[in-house]
Amino acid sequence: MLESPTGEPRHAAAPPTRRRGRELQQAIYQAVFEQLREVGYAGLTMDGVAAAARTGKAPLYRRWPDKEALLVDALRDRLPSADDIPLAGELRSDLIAILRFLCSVCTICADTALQMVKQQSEAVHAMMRERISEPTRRMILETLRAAEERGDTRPGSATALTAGVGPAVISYQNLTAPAELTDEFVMSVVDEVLLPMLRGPA
Amino acid sequence: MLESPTGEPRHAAAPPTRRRGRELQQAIYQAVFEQLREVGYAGLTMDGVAAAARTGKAPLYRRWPDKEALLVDALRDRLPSADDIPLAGELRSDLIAILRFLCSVCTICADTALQMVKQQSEAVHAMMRERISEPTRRMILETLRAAEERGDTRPGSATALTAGVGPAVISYQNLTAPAELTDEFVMSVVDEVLLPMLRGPA
DNA sequence: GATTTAAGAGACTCAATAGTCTCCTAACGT
DNA sequence: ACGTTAGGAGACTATTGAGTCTCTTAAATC
Repeated sequence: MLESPTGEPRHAAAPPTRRRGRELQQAIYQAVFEQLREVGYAGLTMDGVAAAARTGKAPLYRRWPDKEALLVDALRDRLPSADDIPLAGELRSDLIAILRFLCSVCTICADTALQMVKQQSEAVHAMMRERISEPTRRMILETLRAAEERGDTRPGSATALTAGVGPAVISYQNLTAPAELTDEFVMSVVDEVLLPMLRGPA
Repeated sequence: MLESPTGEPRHAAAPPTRRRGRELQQAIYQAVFEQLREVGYAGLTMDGVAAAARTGKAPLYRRWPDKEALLVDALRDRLPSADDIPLAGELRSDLIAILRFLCSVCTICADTALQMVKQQSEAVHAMMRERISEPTRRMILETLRAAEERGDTRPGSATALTAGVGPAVISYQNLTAPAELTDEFVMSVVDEVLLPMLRGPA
């Protein structure tokens, strides 16, 4: 080594700071997403994550038993919660709120080449189902039922099938053209697809 | 070796038949799908395919430059063609026909843990888009336009957005509950989602 | 300050697998 | 029948990456 007349044996670049606990954990999560974005799920390696987080593999394996567990925790940490969706009890605005939430989830996923993950890993998929899919489905169905009772929509319009249409269109858009997953898109889904469907002739 | 007093040096099981050309190619394609079903895309190996096809790796690499190329060809060989969809020029029955086609594609995919593939491999994804997604989207949009001109549906109902709803619902179902991707499901999508949407109030 | 905990770095082992190559011979064409 | 082509089997190489382990030392605790 050429530099550092002081007593630093290795690489001079790293400042002599050493992260611990929660701070390190967050850096690791961030590194996971960085890697996912750069090399995709197929290319995700523990060495890569460790390097991106500027740490070693030991701290990774001290926290998580394997790659999949790390991934699930990283995702869980970053995803928004369906509980935070602000519902007003009014059909149109509630539909918009729920679909917006799904968009934000999709955006995080698209950001990080993450659809792959959902398919690849059963553990990740289960977590997504529990935290995202099921709660939103339930909420939408309740919204539709309330609207139907109020007479806002045609009788018989609130079904599991119609409740799934919004999420279906959003996730399909996410798969085929993630760039156009905008708020205007959400609006037109509600106004041109969902409301006509719910009010149109049976 | 204990058996075969005749001059068979190795394994006695294989009959002395040796496939060639097209016959062998089909056996290989079948082996690919067998493997996909058994071990999934992540677990797909050339050795595995060769073994399942009861052949060696040389014939594989003589035909395809790498794993991805083999996969794309196997898929292309098995997928139905959008050109074969029988259209009658009538809204409801045409929608049903197109969605049925998508279902058959989805079923083949679900059969073989193949959604993964679409995500994983850009080449496969491009092929699916060209052969499946684009043609069906185009056909649906034309069907909707014709119906609108005929006055079968409300003015302004035939858009890229509404044309995407059917495929969206089908592929979403395929992702979340592939077992329920039945013909009854197709019917209810058309009757409870698409027709109300196309005829309901703007 | 002394003690304890765990971070940073990376060497190491072990298994899997892509792709190449070789050998032998069955099937096909003439 | 003979010669040519390509199939079946599998050895071999080289790479990659998961998970383990060790060593040193920074940070937290008391």
